Amino acid sequence: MSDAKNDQSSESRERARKEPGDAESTGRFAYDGLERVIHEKARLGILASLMSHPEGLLFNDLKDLCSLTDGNLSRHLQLLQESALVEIWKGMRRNRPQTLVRLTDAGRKRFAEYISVLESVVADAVAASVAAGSSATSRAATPRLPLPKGFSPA
Amino acid sequence: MSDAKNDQSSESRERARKEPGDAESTGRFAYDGLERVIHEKARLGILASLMSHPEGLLFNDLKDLCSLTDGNLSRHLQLLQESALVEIWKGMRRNRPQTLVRLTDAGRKRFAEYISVLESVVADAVAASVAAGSSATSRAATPRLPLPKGFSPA
DNA sequence: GATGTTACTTTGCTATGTAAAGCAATCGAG
DNA sequence: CTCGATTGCTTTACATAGCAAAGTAACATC
Repeated sequence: MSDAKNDQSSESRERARKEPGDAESTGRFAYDGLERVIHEKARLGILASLMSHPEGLLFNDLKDLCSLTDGNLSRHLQLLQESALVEIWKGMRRNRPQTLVRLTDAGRKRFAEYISVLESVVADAVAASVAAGSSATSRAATPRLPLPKGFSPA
Repeated sequence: MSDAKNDQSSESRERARKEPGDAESTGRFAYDGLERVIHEKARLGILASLMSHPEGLLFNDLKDLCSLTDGNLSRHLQLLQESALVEIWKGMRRNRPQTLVRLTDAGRKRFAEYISVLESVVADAVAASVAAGSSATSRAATPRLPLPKGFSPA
């Protein structure tokens, strides 16, 4: 990965292609912390449900809470288990098989980390909304922004 | 499929399989509002970037901000455009093609709605964490919860 | 005019979410 | 005791979709 700064020597000949003091830090909106395993509607719901039910949830309750189909839930649980986010226990209640799902400690932790990234996403969005709403900023009072000249539709 | 309520008569004999006053409302954690088009790491980043830059962003700036590859960004922009979330303008700057991307008004709106759902996800998670931390609740002080008897590992 | 750079687009592979079908155990009716 | 229905999941199959790598086009440079 070496020193990215040095590449500038061969590039910043006659045009500073990126104002040095620019607030646009690279990767600012990459949201690296959004783990694929967690960042998925269904799984997000499952994990949230389990957070609210530390004692665990039965397959069917989970299914209802997240409005998932059987197969769907089954699949996602597999994945979550393989990722060590949940633990799955099999038992019998009223002569029927019953599956109990619980967050692992690691799962709780990783979910918490994920959520903290989500919070920053929300914070970014809110900040942007506020900025857009204020008067002196770029968007100002104009309902539609004029385009930089020389641009035409897609 | 008839009347689901009536099925209860044949079921709620000796076990109310779902306490009527139960807080577990069906679909509580379904998070329906998490639009597929928006709920995607890369696209989420793109939209967040654009929220913070109402005047629009150039292809390459967007690429850097979101740490995406060219192809990747191109593909996502297509999708976002097809969903009418962004508008894309082609132009020439310094004898090079330049693509400017901006949120549409609809895009801004739908993103805001999405974000409000995200906020509720975060709220749920925080609420759960708080509940778990308190003393009198189910998790209490035990580091590991005992399993309901009759359950064995996956 | 050949090589390189910038700025994207297109293509192809792979992974994944989702619906539909499958399976095993039990229950209830006749 | 056999038959069909129900419960509680699992497995399979497919269509989407993300992602990387290759491709294209316009200019710039040597």
